Amino acid sequence: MLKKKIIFLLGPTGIGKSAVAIKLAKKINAEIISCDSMQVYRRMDILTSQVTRRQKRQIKHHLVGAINPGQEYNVARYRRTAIVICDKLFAAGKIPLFVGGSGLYYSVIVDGLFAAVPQDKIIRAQLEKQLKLKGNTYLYRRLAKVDRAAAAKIHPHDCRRIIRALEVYLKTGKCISKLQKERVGLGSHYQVKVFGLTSPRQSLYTAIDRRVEKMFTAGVINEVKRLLKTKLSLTAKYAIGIPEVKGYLEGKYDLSECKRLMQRNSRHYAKRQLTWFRKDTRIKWIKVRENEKAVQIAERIIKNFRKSLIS
RNA sequence: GCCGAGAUAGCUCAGUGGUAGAGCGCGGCCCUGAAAAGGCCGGCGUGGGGGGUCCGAUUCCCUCUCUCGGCA
Repeated sequence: MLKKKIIFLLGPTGIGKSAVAIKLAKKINAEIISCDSMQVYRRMDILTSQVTRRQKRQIKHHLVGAINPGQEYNVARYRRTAIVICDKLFAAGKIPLFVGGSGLYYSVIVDGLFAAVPQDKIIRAQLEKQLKLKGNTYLYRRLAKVDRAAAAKIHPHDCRRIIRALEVYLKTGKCISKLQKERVGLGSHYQVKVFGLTSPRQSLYTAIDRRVEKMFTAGVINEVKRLLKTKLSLTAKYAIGIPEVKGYLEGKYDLSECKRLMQRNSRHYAKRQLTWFRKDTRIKWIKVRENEKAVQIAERIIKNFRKSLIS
């Protein structure tokens, strides 16, 4: 029996994935599963450029605006729910079309996640405390003693990863560096097709700047004001735009500086996304042309990859 | 036209008689339970043009061009 097919449409922020995805989904009988760590959150429509209600009516979107911004969300949760949705779609005879720009979320679906070692609040809190009191070098040395391989891979300044590695070790007595080798993803069970949208850096940046500009006329400031009144999850509160607007609201700088920061940080983010995707040889790149419409791009994808999409 | 200040990295500017730095921007990279997060690396640039002094000038002198401010 033929392996079931899942399709990914990846690319940097602001390149126009969402619109292309809708056109593509219509043509190949697919439903869209978001592959975006921030679009899962509700009440962040403007901030994360979520698809509109109208667009959602055209094609079913999963994991967009699905949970409250106060709830913690992470790769593991994403993987679990996304796989369930995937199976439902298969049962309904539909193709899952993953769309987004979160490289790790993509990788966690296709390449897998290592054996379940969830976060541990108590251990975390202890490690965070040690970090504050004794500094990163102390934690790094501690890690080097128990898991040399992990320490060799992690930079001494990268506290986030040092803490996670230690957390895994303290909880299980096993090295994260060993566990990481045991990941199994969907890539082996399913037929995975990956497409990536690209465009020249300069036009991407112009598009990003423009998108941020539009956020302001659409009312990001108010959206963020509303969000800041509630408790935000660790992930959600670092969505590009929230810290920047917060600084503005606190009077640290004016509106134009706030906008400038959001544009710059979005550009930096796009750059990091490109770095992540670049090395992935599974991705078939689609060069988006200047002023090319979403339908045209979708049609081009179908025309050039008919076999892998339909068969 | 005269007087003054300046012309150094994409931008803003610092500094030095022995061929230059910073911030921002930008580029490259890492990434397995916060990932729109977090971390690492990257600066040879006709020192505005020409001439002079000097062993040696980006640094001193002259001159030209341009920019800014003031006076007419």
